[in-house]
Amino acid sequence: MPDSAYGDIRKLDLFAQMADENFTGLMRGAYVQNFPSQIELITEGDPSDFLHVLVSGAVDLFSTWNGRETSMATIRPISTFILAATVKDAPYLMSARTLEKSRVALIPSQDVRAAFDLDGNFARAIVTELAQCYRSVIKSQKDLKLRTSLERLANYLLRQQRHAGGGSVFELEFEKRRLASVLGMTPENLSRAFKGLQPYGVTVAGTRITIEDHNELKRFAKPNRLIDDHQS
Amino acid sequence: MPDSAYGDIRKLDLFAQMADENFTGLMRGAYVQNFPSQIELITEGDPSDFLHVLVSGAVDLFSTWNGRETSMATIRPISTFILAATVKDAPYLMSARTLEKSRVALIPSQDVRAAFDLDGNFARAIVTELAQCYRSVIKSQKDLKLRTSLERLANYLLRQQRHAGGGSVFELEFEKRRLASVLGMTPENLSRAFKGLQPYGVTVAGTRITIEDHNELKRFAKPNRLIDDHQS
DNA sequence: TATTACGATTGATAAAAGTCAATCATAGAT
DNA sequence: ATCTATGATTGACTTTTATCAATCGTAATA
Repeated sequence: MPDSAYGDIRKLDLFAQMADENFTGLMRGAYVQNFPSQIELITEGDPSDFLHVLVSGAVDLFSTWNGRETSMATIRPISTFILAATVKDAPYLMSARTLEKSRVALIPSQDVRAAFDLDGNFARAIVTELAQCYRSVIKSQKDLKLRTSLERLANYLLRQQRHAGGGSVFELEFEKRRLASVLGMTPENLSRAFKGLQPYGVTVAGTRITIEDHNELKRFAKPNRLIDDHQS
Repeated sequence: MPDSAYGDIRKLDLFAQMADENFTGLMRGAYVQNFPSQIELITEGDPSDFLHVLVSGAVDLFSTWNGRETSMATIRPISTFILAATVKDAPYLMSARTLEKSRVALIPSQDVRAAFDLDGNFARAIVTELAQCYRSVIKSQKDLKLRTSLERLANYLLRQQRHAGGGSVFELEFEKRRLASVLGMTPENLSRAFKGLQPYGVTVAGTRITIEDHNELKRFAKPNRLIDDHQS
């Protein structure tokens, strides 16, 4: 594995507190690979042979059933994905595909499980990471079950605005069809939902969003830290 | 804490591999309490002061937003709940209420975090538990995003049938209004959904369900282990 | 036994969301 | 600069789901 990726990975919360020898041991069996855009890295149902670490690029986690497909989450560097399947030695529940040219480190799952039995700090870091993941999905579940698609979009825009620095003009982080899928609606409905937010001062030009009056949108969206706060 | 509950809790996967002294230390600050039905044990947003262990009875985890409420999961003995909030020392994302007379052990969260720093086996058990919880929510998320309410009900009935032993006649495990909420629909729609499954051999009398032809229903429901298998 | 309260069901209607087909806009490719 | 492929948008329509109001059924209570 190249030194650059090695250092970046070492800095991840997940690995930062590991004993040197355990981290080195873990990395010994790992390798880094470059993938073009739109490559399926993981297929749901497959055994979880590797823990994946996205070093650069972007990855979409999605699932399918009965000919339908839905986007579950987007992974941005530097972070791991499919950790739960790895530690449980169970099949992947989601598929993963690159959204752009990406660099991924692959760590054999059995090495991860071995390190986790060996290194208490690593085990503790995994706990924190998994608890974080769990809480994220719960928030997303609440978003889906408690809000209409218009409300979900409104809150997404507020989150994204904050994430982009808080200015009244910002860019969507991914293409609309995938945003629609993430938000649990069709692309057609997303288009209509954007129109539905015009009365609250939202205007759209391609991927550029303008929120005229933040407070006006907020009054409609009613953001809630127990759903929308992507920290805690 | 009474010996009976102590022993039952000790047997939980979460605590089974802990060093004796750590478990004893953890239980020193814990206490068991009896609650009548319909008591709110936890309110979302509150700091996570205690890890809860349901010793007997049943507990509903639910969330609210903007005057709406949805049931997220049902806890049956013996298991813990709100583990993620405890280990992250973050506010509860869900509220909890007893569905019947229940016995709950309360373990101070700071003791849990201390034990988790001290005891590698405990940390590892928490990992397994959290990974399990995470995967459950992901499955539920897929169920919600990929299926119509009729399909969700059909698959729920197949799961419940299996859970009840596989016979063609079985009982629903909770009242219909709560089942509706768990499945992400209104009680009115649940009624209609049951009717919609009649052509596939499903009949309902109160809480008693009859599935005439398991395979017929299965052909419609298309159950999938990556969504419906509540083990792995 | 009659009463009452509450959940379940039904019907009518409205709102939300999905589908299908056509068109538009735009970024790359030629 | 033009062509082309793909995603976005729009309109018409259907399906799904929610809402509201009324009624039914049943189990607990008086």
